[in-house]
Amino acid sequence: MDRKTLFVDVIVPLPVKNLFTYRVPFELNDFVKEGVRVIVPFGKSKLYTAIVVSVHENVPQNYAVKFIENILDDSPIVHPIQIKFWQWMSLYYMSPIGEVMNVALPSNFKLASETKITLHPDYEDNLSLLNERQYLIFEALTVQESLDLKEISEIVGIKTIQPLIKEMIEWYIVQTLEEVKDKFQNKTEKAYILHQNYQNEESLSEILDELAQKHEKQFHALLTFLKLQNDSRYLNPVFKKHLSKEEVSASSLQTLEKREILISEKITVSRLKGHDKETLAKKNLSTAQKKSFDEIKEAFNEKNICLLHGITGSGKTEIYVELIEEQIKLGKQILFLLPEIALTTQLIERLSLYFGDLVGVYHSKFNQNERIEIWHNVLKNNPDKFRIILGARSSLFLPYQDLGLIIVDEEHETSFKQYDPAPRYHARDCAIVLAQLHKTKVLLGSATPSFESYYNAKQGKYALVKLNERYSQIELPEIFLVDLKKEKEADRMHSHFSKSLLDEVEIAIKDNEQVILFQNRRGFTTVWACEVCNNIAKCKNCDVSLTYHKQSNSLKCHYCSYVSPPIGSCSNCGSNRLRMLGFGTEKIEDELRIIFPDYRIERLDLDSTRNKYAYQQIIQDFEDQKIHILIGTQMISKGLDFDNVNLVGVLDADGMMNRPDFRAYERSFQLMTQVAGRAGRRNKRGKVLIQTQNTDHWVLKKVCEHDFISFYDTEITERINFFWPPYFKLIHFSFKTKDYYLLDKASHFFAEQLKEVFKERVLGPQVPLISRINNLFLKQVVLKLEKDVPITKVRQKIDEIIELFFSEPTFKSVQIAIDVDPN
DNA sequence: GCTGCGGAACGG
DNA sequence: CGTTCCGCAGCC
Repeated sequence: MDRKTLFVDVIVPLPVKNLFTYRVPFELNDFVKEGVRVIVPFGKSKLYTAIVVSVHENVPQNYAVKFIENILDDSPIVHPIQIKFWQWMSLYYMSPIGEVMNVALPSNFKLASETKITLHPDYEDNLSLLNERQYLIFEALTVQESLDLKEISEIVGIKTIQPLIKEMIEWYIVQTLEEVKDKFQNKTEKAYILHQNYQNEESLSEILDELAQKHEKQFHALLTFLKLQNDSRYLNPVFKKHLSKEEVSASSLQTLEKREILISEKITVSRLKGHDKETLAKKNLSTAQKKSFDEIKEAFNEKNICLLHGITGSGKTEIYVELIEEQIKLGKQILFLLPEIALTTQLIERLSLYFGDLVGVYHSKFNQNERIEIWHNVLKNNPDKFRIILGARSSLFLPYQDLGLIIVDEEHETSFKQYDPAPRYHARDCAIVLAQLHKTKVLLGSATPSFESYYNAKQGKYALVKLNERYSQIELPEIFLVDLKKEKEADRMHSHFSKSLLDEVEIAIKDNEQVILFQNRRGFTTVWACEVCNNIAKCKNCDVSLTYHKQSNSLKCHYCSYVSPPIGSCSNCGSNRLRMLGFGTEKIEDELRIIFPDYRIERLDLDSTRNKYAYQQIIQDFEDQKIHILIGTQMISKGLDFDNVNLVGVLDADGMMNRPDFRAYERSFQLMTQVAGRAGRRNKRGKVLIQTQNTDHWVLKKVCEHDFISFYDTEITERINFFWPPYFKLIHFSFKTKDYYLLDKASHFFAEQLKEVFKERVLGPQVPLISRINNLFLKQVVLKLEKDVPITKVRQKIDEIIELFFSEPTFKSVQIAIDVDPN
């Protein structure tokens, strides 16, 4: 008997550093494999879903090893490449591998136990012996079979319930159980098949005759059923919903079922909507597109990464489609990454038209069960479905095994960077690593490339392909600057709108065109200010001003959950002369409604689009030309094409450019160029008006000239002179704790330690823009590193410093968040 | 992440 | 002085 004693190293879905080792019970020896999920006991009583990273026979020496409880999968649900990818992410972004696993796996893959309290079966109601709290719990348990710890805590009104429960367990009043539930469930739909007795023509026509005479409704139902069943052997199930469509009532079906003519069954169906089968032939590439396409292909012979710099409206998508098709023919999978916000139906529909069911969509609007279905489809590497994954950053984690190409569209978008929760990863950069692991190619596309990518391209690290011609042959929009100083002097301002802009809006709408007005997030808020002392109402937990929300008539903090009713008097001087101050999209919407009472005006931003489909609806209405003027934040600059928009207005260019961030110009250039790209109809050159106090600003000149390259060349010298990215690499350390004095000491200590190793590359500690969130004070230390420093060595040094830091007992309550390559 | 521990803080 | 709160270490 070779009964081997096997052990597994697993990743637990928690922010803990190491892998953990468990023993495999003999009966499961044949079933453990790398990449399967197992249930393991962890800590005192909890059960978690862990992923097996390796199977071995090395007996752990320093601790008593526990057994795995169960194996959840017959075959691996993650591939070795994925595990390597997770490990790289964990290392590079300095985040525990368990946290990487947490963002990588759809949450319904992760079953965790929940401690439930139930009445002990042997307990006899001996109520007199119970004290008040015990009685409360007992009473609750007679109503509800089981309670979790949180509920109990609420019932008795105290936080520390452990001793209480421990006692009740000892007295055999209650017991605990760890409940592990698989949250994933197949979706089923009701369908009918013919009862065996009627699966032949004779008895079938007999019963039909009978029904035809007396039971018209049932007769109709059965006939419809037979028509839809369409099978000479009577074996096809027919879905109830299809029958209902043909006017078959539920009650007649019920009767047929009762009479054992039909039998109902639940059939597992996919949650994922199929596309209409008909697919469209691809458009032919223009000469310019074809040229770029050929250049990309040639570039891929030498380099793994290619940056496609194509101006707005140049038709990058058609080039992507061509490249995707090539990979499809080779039988490969394709990952098409987009910023979340650009994943509108527009692009999905467009790709689906060409590729039908080969397109799979994966983003945050998908619920957990849908995600698991996509996961399984990718895992199966099914040749007819989901060869092309169109998704937001989380689609990096799907179990590809035969990836042929990764496309990152709008690669400059900052939303590719995840911030909360950790790991703080950048999807574009991760895509490049993932491609390396799969030995495949990456195409980055943008009209306004990030400085990082453009720098790499210029350095020769990436190939660079340009597409300077618009698909429609229509010129890029004409961009005009509106001088707000002059307008003000001439008394031509209507609050935030210049007369010049309003006139253009009026003309456009008279011409039956639509208008987009852009207001950046900065200055988005409406605050409550005191007219006497200029004091602004602030959150009591955070160093942030409260934002007025008209819909709820309340002041809200965007950083914690603090809400306050509108205040009557100034907290500083007591004056009751308060006024609203601000420049939010909500306010702009109101003002514009007053100016143009007859036009339909809508607003697209985070507030108006809280609910899942509101965003979709507004875009649809705008497309259908039910809306005259659309006001929005960055959201409107992403991947939307409207046929009837000719005029775009940028309300406040200065607010964007004056931000205290070394990337402010880069972002401003990108945003303005992207929104400008929304202007212009098929047959008419678009017009863009940018309102500014500073018409001489060099960045605005470059925007007007549509000259990214010269903008880049000027701006990059700043970056080089001041050691900013892309020339240098940044790592942010932020420190958070309740005690300001401790924070100061701790952050200084950390910075000093860093300086010993990294010298003048360390900046800070400095107080960030927002210095307090949720009653925790914040400080920041920045590390600037030469691009070519070996990251593993840096990481090692940082790890040592962190260890040293936390070996100081007083610093233990300080939280450190690390952000590698911050936005 | 959760848990159980020990010491601090709180209240009568 | 008892009870509750809070920070901390360890989890295989």
